[in-house]
Parts: sequence; structure tokens; C-alpha cells
Amino acid sequence: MDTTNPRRRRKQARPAELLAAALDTFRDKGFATTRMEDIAARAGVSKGTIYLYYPSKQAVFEALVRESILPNLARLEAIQAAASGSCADRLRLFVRSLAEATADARIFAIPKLVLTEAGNFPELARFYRQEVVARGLAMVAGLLEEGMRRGEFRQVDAGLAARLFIGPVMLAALWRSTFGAIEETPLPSGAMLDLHLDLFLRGIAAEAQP
Amino acid sequence: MDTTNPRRRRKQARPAELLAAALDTFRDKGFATTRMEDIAARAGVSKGTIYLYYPSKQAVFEALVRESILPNLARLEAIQAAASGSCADRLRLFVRSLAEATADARIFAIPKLVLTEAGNFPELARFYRQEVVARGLAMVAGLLEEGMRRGEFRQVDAGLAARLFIGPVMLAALWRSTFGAIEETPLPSGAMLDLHLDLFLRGIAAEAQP
DNA sequence: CGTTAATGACTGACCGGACAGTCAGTAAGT
DNA sequence: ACTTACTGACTGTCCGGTCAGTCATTAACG
Repeated sequence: MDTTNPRRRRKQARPAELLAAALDTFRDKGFATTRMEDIAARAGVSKGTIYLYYPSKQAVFEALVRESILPNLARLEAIQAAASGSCADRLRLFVRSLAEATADARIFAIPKLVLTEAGNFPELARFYRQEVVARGLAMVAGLLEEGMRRGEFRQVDAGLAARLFIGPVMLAALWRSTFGAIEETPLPSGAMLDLHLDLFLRGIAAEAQP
Repeated sequence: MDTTNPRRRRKQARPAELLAAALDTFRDKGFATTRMEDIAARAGVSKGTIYLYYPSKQAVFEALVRESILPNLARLEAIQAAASGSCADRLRLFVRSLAEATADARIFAIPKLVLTEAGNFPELARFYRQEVVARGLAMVAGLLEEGMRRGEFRQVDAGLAARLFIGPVMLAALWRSTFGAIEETPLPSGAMLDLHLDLFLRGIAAEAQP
């Protein structure tokens, strides 16, 4: 494939440019309300061009969701794989990475879109739950189980605890994306994270051995 | 007002019927995707009738959100006002009432709609945040502060802790409403609530006095 | 009573604008 | 000359909102 030719380079670059433009537009207006012309304009292209790369509006949306997963999830997994230390420390690291990712509106837009459109795109919802959510939860649950084996943590249901661990982080991101434009004083995310870690780790800590 | 006359009774009953139909339709398909005819059909009425009671689709949505608040929030506040016992016990009661309410798809549909449409209806979002979310958070924060004064709980930021307390409950409801139709084995809500209360109350409990 | 007029909740055909998707044409590159 | 990425005017459809008309009920009148 000739990648030095600017025209062919365009053709290679287009899909990513289009998805980036689609992401921004969907994020601002939601799926149903954005027009193909909006996406095209944002990508600096005419409406017809989109149809050279994606057969329909729905296809753009699905491609967007599918393409946006791997980079971020892989990054989280890489960070986690490289981590060492106590399970508590690795949980701290995980929640910080997750909070950082969800604080970026460009990243958090995807789960939010899946959330709002799951009813209209059940296949996509199923895909997302399996490929993203389940994997993320499994990472946390694995960490918790290791902590239990090591005696760092009490014995609890790891799957449930993983959800409880992630819940406040996701809710904070949702809060920002919902009320962020309205709110005068933003949530103190750092303080909230610290408190969450403090409460959770105390809550799950093994009883002190006498 | 003559309420015995069946024709006038209709006129009284219509708005509530229309809002109920609108709620179900919005819940299934989202705001942008539902057609006025869908709502009308569900209410057993023709499209024109809706416009005798509400001037626009947006007005239907706003009326729906505004009308649906007070009953449920008031119920929560009443339950809480009547409660006695330790702050921990009252937190348990609160979270159970909240979980029960959010488990009802007809009730949880409203916050979910606000969440997804906040961008398109900023005024409504502001209203909801002030009249519902802030009041709910204040209830929990007040309870936590009382617990701190009494020495039941450690000193922490009550506003943040209130969000952390509610986070998992809301996320569980969101999970159900997003993946509920897809999932084979539903979340064990009861067990999850118990674990959440267990972890949170341990996490916030005052250190045992020697 | 029986007849007629008035009321008003409700209907559904219709209008106009918006928008997803198409395709004949353009021009840049080789 | 030929390929090909791209354009944008055009089409068909869909849907929010309108409004002239229907019909059951009620009120007024003889």
C-alpha cells in the first residue's frame, strides 16, 4: 500500500478522522440528534464521503464503539500488569488510572453513549458488556481474590466487591458529564477518590490478628 | 368542578394518562426516538389530543420529570423522618428504600432520562439537580454528620461520603437498566446491598475505643 | 317530553421542514 | 486517458405540530 502519496494517505486516515468527528458530535448531542452533515463538517469533509467508508449512521456508531475499546482497556491492563506491591497498592493504582481515563470526556463519552443507546442497539450493548465491562470487572475481582488469598483482605464475594469498588468512580464521571456544564463548583475528584480508597480498604481489610 | 360526569372525569384523568404513556415510551426508546403518535397510541388517544394538554413534545417531557419527583422523594423523606435507632441503622434503612425505588423501572426511568438528556435540556438538568439530587444527598450527609457528632462514625467529609454511599446503588440500577434485557443471570441485588453496607459501615466506623 | 342549539373533548388528514442516504459529476493524481 | 477520492444537489420518508371537522353530552326551549 502506497502511504507516501497524500491522496492515499487521506484514504488511510479518513476512517479515524471520521470516527473522531463522530465521537465529538455524538458526545455533544447524542446519537439520534446528530446529523451526518454535522459529523462531515467536523471532519472537514462532505456528507457523501462518510458513505464511502461506512454504509450508515448506525455503522459509524458501531465502529466508533468497537474501535475505542482496545486502546484504553489495553492501557489499563498494561499498567496493572506492570504494577507490583500489595493488593491495596495495586487497587489504588487501578482506581487512579480509571479515574484519570474517565475524567477525559473524549474517553468517557463511549461508555456513556453505550449506556444511553443500549436499548436501541442491544447487540452493541452485549458486545460492550462482554469485551469491556466484564474484562474490567475481572481485573478488579482478580486483584481482590489475590488479596484474600494473601490474607490482606477479608473473605467476600469478589465479583460484588469489584462492582462496589468501581461504582463511585463511574458515578462521579457520570455526575461530571451530566451536571458538569451547569455546576459552579466542580466535584473535588481527588479528595473523593482518596476518601473512597480509605473507606473501601478499611472496609475490606482483614481483622487485625491478635 | 364536576367530577361525576364521565366526560369531565376524562379531562381530569388525561394528563396523568398521557404522562404515564410518555414515561413508558421514553423509557423504551429515549426522547428523540419516540414519536408523539407512539405516546398517543399507548394512551389510547389520537395524536392531536396530546396537544390539547401539552404544547410540545418537550413540554410533555418536562412535565413528566417535574411531576414524577415529589411523590418518590417525599416518600423517602417520610420513611427517614419516622425512623429511629442508630445512624448506621438509619443508613441501612435509607439504602434499602432507595434500592427498592430504583429497582422499579417505572421510577428509575426518570433519573435515567435526565442523565441522558441533560445535554439537550440544561434547564431541566439544573432543576433536577437542585430539587432531587441535592435533597437526597443532603439527607444522607445529615445522617452521616449526626453519626460523627455522636461518635458512631469517624470524621470525614460528609458530602463526599454521601456520594460514595449512594454510588453503588445508582450504578447497580444503571447496570440493570442497561444490560438487564441482555443478562442471563441478574445481579444479586440483595447480597450486593448487604456487602455494600458491611464494607461502608466498617470503613466509616469510629475506631474502637480501648 | 321531544326537538334544537351549544359545548368541548377528541380526531386524523394534512403541511412543512429536516434529514438519511444516493449518484452523476468534478478534479486531483499518475 | 484513466483511476479514484471526493462533492453536493437531489429524493423519499418521517414526524412534530395544526386545524377543520365529528360526535356525545348537556342545556334551553316549546
